[in-house]
Amino acid sequence: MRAKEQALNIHEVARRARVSTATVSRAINRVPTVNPKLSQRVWKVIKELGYYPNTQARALVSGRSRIFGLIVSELTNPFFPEIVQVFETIAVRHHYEILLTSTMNDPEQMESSVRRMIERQVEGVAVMTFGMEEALLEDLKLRQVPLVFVDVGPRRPRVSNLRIDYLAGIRQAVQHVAALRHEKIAFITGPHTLKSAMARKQAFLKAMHEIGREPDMNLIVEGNHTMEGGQIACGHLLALTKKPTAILCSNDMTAIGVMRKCYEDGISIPRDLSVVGFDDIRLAQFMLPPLTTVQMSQAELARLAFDALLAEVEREEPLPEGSEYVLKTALIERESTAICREGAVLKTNHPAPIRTVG
Amino acid sequence: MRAKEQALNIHEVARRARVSTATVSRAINRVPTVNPKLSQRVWKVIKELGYYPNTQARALVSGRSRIFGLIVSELTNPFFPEIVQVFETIAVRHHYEILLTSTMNDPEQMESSVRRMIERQVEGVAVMTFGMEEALLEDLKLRQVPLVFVDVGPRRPRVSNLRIDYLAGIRQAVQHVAALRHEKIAFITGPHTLKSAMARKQAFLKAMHEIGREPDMNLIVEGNHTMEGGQIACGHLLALTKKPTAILCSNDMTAIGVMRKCYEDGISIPRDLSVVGFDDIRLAQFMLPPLTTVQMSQAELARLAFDALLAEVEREEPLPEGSEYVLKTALIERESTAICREGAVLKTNHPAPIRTVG
DNA sequence: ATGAAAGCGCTAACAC
DNA sequence: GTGTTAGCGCTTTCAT
Repeated sequence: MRAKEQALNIHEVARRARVSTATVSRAINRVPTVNPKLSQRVWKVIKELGYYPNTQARALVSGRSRIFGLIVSELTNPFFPEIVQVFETIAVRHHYEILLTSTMNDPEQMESSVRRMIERQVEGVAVMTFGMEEALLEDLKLRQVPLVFVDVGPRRPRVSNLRIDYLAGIRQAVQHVAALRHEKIAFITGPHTLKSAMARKQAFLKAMHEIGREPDMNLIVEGNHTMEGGQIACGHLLALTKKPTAILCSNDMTAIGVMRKCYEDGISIPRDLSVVGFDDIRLAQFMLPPLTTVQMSQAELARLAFDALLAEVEREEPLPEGSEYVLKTALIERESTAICREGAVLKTNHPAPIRTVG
Repeated sequence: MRAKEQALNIHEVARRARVSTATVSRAINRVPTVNPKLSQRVWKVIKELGYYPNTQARALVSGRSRIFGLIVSELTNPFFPEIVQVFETIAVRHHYEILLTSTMNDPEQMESSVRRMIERQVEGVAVMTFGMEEALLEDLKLRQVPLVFVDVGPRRPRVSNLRIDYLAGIRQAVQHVAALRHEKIAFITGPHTLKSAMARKQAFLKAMHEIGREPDMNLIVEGNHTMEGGQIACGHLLALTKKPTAILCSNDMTAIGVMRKCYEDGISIPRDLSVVGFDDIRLAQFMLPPLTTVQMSQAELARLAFDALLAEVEREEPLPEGSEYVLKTALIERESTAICREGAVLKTNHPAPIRTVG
């Protein structure tokens, strides 16, 4: 089917530069032993013709595709775009391409993702779906493809894990609202099936204990990491006779749901209620008021994931236990938290955030 | 370097199924003439071994990479994630992979993008950067790679254009606020260098004329499609003695800037001021109040772009003038617009949106 | 330092 | 209907 007119391949370049294809290949790959005169001649032709080597052919012969797979659950989840962006940027810098797939948490699509990755011979896969069927990764394991997981990965050779230090940031959040004299602090969890969500809840409990507060179990309600879940959970909380004055959320979308519920009910944030999110998605800073939240740096996450993959690709002998990396979290104080008014000594002005001491 | 243990390739499958590689290939590609008995035997081995064909090799011999390039300016711009998501979903359905690159509007990165696409032998490229250096596309033109642009493309063979019908949606927006009895209607433009931004401004002017309103040039100020730009532009508008009661924005981020400025200044939306955005990014519905905006369906845009590319790939003879597709826009009424209070007969309740008649 | 040639994994003639 | 074989475009021995 392909037009025969003039194939723009290494042979054509070789012919025009009056050298062998081997020399062209060497010139392109900057093999130092090649005669500068010839190399120049080759490059001149390359420029003239606008020739670019065919990656498929290179990959086929070298056995290296220079592709990393990146599996996310859905790109429209505001948590992911920055991860993808940063991952891609770093990949390009290392002459890698990324094969991005979103699974929508659908087992069928996950399987299709893995299959496509294997077919394209990826050299490594970063799994960002926060929970994935063990079985689906059999094929990847079998092929010794380096893998990196967030939170949920097994300890195995060629598998890296990014452990997230939830406690650090959540502790800061708890201490922050406590310092603002809030007594009734609520927590809206994520889905109980999600490991990372449960880890956040545990971190909250631990942080409360640390400052000698026994968390009120009525103030811990389940959400589902969506805005709607946050709205509903917030509704439950506000219906309590012992209403909370501060609500910490398992993720930012939940917090946004809380903010919406309050908006609808005419409750002013942060005057009447303080809200803290988790993740620090881009959206958080666009909210009104800007959302105080625990940051889990998406850029840092992407960077760690890429580095883990690259290290594994370049490692000759796999480590028997794989590798572990830790990602810190930290509170970002914006304007959705303020000093508690119930029995407060001083009153706060609406939009100005109160900063904790120390 | 590759371990020699046991190559998992077509030969291995052929050996185990006691057939030739040609038969394996035919079985995989479901060539109808192949003996069902043999085919079954082949598939059995394939399943047992967990074999997947090597795409690079297939691409090399068939001359078809089954990759489409997708160039965006930056993925963290909330306009893009849904486009990418939908584009990818459709691509997968057609057994294509996408090569995603973000250029950050940096000429160097654009060049790198194009080079990488050519190296990977993409069969088509969708350019979503809203403006791209002509020169950079020379190489793609040269290779006859089908291209699709949004708004800015040339009329050339193998080049498709998605023209956006800005007027339809903006006309609705103008009529909407006019029906809400707003007299002083402002417009915050995008950067003057951006074709699409200028088209939106022209559409606004036209829509105003259509209803017999001479737009007040003092109420047309320049923004830059960012939140900060919107804040500043809004500041200028509010400093006017003849303040507007409704502000239309060239995109949603600008509108979000307007909302923030109002939040800071204690101006209530929509009670004191109506705001309309453009694009309908996901964020728009999360704002408080949810933003009334002109929708340019990102899903539809992605679908049109993919279809255009696919049509071109499958077309034997290129059309001399390329193809054109039109994407409609339409107003989505949410809660950031309400009836004008200045001299209003009836007062509106805060969160409830007012719907226009007809 | 350079060229000839083998071969990466697959498909598509072409023969049988 | 199935097998044999010649490449696809490139890298990489192995001679020279």
